Amino acid sequence: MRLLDAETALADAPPGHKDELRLWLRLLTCTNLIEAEIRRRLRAEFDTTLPRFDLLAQLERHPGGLTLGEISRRMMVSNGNVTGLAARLEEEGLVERRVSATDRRAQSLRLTAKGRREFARQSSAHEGWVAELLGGLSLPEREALQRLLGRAKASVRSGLQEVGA
Amino acid sequence: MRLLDAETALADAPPGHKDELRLWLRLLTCTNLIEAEIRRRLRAEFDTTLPRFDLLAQLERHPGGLTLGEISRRMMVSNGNVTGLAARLEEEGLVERRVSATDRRAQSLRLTAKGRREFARQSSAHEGWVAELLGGLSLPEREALQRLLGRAKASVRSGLQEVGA
DNA sequence: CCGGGATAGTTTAGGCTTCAACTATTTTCC
DNA sequence: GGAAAATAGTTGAAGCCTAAACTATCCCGG
Repeated sequence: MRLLDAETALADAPPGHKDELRLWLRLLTCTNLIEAEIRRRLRAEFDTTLPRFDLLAQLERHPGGLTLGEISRRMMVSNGNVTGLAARLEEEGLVERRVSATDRRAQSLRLTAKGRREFARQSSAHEGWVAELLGGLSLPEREALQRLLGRAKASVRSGLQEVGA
Repeated sequence: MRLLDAETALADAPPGHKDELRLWLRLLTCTNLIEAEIRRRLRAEFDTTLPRFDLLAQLERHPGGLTLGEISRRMMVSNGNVTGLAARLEEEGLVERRVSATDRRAQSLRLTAKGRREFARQSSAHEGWVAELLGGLSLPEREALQRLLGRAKASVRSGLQEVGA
């Protein structure tokens, strides 16, 4: 009986969502702080951008090449976005495109030798930056955070499902 | 949004990646998932964008008005960015500008009545969305996450200091 | 074989964002 | 008072990003 009352009371209570909102704002602040710093350093030290770096990272993980469509899905950005990004990277000589032998609509992208060299430098610096920025957390803290963020991710995904994407 | 898939891909990657990197990728994934959904809903339900919403939120918190420079600092974006944002919001009749009486360089922005009405609608929906998306976490989980993100923020800030901002 | 639907990619219009150069004004300080 | 430095804001060039319309190609069923 008590429990039922508590539940009812909770349902009737004014929407006290401030708590979740504060959590979201802190999550956002934290991510933006790190992301802005990484963008800044990519620019300052390698004269490149995060999207370019991300695209190269995809290709690095798939030495056999990826089609623009696959890249677009993996990076979760629009098709047209990848078109432009690929064009700039190609112009810089970091990637090369080859029309598919079996499907004349498709073309696959892969790193050039220069692209591989360049990404290797960037990637190793990037890893160091992240380690440096998050290095103030102890190992147990990092583990706990990793776990809780996993829980948050699951919560969000189930929130998206409900709406029936 | 960008590195969403990177976290998954990291599982396949050869070992030697620091766990800080994995933590960063999960943080990014989590934030981008939520942010993308909020942008989507702002667009679908209110035909607006996150930056516009954020600017209105700043003005809502400061009924006396804010100068463009103050807004730029609070939103942590460039001056020129705010110029354009403010111009669009003014054109939509949501904000109004007034040149400062004491400093002819400065102008302060404040919400119009329409802006206040509009933001009230958006804000209340927004709060509900966030609560819905993060609702899968228990209260203790949310508290722990809030605390750990605070620690992460502190770690990042001290990382920035070192470089001598 | 052929018509229609699906798929790969490009283009376009428009918004967001930065940096750097610029104008206008205020403040500092000699 | 007046020159120099600081500050408020705008502008322009360039990149990032999306949605929607478009072209080209492929594939499937009749």
